[in-house]
Amino acid sequence: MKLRDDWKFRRLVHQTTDDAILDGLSAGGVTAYIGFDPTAPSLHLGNLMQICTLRRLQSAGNRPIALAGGGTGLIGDPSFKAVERPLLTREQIETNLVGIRAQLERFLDFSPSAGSTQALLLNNADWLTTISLTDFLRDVGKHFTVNQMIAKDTVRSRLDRDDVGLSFTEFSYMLLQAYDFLRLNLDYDCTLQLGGSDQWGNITVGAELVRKSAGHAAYGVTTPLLLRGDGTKFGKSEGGNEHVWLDATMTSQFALHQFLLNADDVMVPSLLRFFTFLDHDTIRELDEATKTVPQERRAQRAAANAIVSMVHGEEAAQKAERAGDALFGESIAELDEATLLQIVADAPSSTCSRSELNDGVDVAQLLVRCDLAASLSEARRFLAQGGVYVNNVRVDGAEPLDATRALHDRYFVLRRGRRQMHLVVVK
RNA sequence: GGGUCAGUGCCCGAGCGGCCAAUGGGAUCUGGCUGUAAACCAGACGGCUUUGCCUACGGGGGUUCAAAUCCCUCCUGGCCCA
Repeated sequence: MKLRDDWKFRRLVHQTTDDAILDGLSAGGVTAYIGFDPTAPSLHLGNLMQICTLRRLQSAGNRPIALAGGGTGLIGDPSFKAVERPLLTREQIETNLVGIRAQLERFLDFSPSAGSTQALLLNNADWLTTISLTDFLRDVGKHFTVNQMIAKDTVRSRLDRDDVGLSFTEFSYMLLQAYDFLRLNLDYDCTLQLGGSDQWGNITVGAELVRKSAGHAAYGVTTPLLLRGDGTKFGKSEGGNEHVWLDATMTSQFALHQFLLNADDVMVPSLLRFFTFLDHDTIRELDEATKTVPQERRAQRAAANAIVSMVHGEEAAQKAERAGDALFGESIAELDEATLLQIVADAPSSTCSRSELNDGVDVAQLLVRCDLAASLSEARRFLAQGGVYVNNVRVDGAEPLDATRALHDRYFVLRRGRRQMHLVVVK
């Protein structure tokens, strides 16, 4: 299977500067890069698509470069962002890069044995923080007119607003990213930049710089953004705007699995194509299953298992699936202690003393203590609305909790709403 | 630097001396229906010792019995002029 055909099937290509580059990738031997923002100590589900793209490149015989934006992260990309982002400190970025590096190593082959396809992880701080301002303005700035820069969609959307401005710092971002491409081209013979479709403007500026400054061929390819039905970016948890992280301490394995399992039917075909390496026949079968027996959610399960396996390992995927089945299937009161603990292993937990329990514990206060409610008022609201469960049984909070309700004499599984869990252990 | 307009709850956005914890929309949350979906319906959506009280309408100060609403000043942003 040629990369070109595979990507076409997976609908991975949104725009290209020249379709011929797809044949180049199919043949192998191309060096290509994708940038990652080091804004957090972990990559998130949104980044995973680009990581997969790099992996696909590598297995087709190309050399992938993951470029950590340690330098550009000091500036902040304004593309389609409503307001300027707070600038990160160098220390924060350094810390974040450590975590990101470790994660990338799970997906790409960085070992020398990979030969000409050995993946590289570079940090653009290495060159962006050392180039002099005058050199930058002469070598990079000279190639672009402000006229064309302000014509970019990414910038124009901000210029058109009448409540916020666009700082010069942000405005210059696209030139910094362009310089990345030039450096990578000169130092690593990199001829292709990939990214999400929101990066199109930045990518074309970079390719243009390489052509003008170095006189080399340079290409750009963007992948579609995965959007939810409401048009917002996929990859934020249902509980607000939190990212779904790849780091298990930030988003538990169970939570990641549940998130994917709950994906809308309309999203699943894209999930399977963008985020998994399942073969085409399997994906077609799963598409069909979503149409004929949607309630079984085979495609969601396949996607969840494949992705959790890839990120955290197969065992983690199986555990997460079993935990979900038990939790949403049978009554948890009948489960034996070991199984119960396994199910709630990912949920946050806290303790409660035996004497406290003997006095009776107010459920509303307990909710606040367990971070299931932000305030007592909110806790009371949840109780009044029937959104609180103890051991999977709805409670109204009128009666305090006592020892008779404990599972195995010492556990309470506290739940708010559909799936906000907390384990209370009696000590 | 000058002029001018603006800054309201998570976001947008009304209000322009008392009836304002502040209309409306979106987001979010909870419940119902379902497939642990979507859509739809209902309710909630500052805090608390919850028929009441406290803290809030960019910051600080002032006028008034009473201010998100008036005045002064500072900060931040847009536009125009230099």
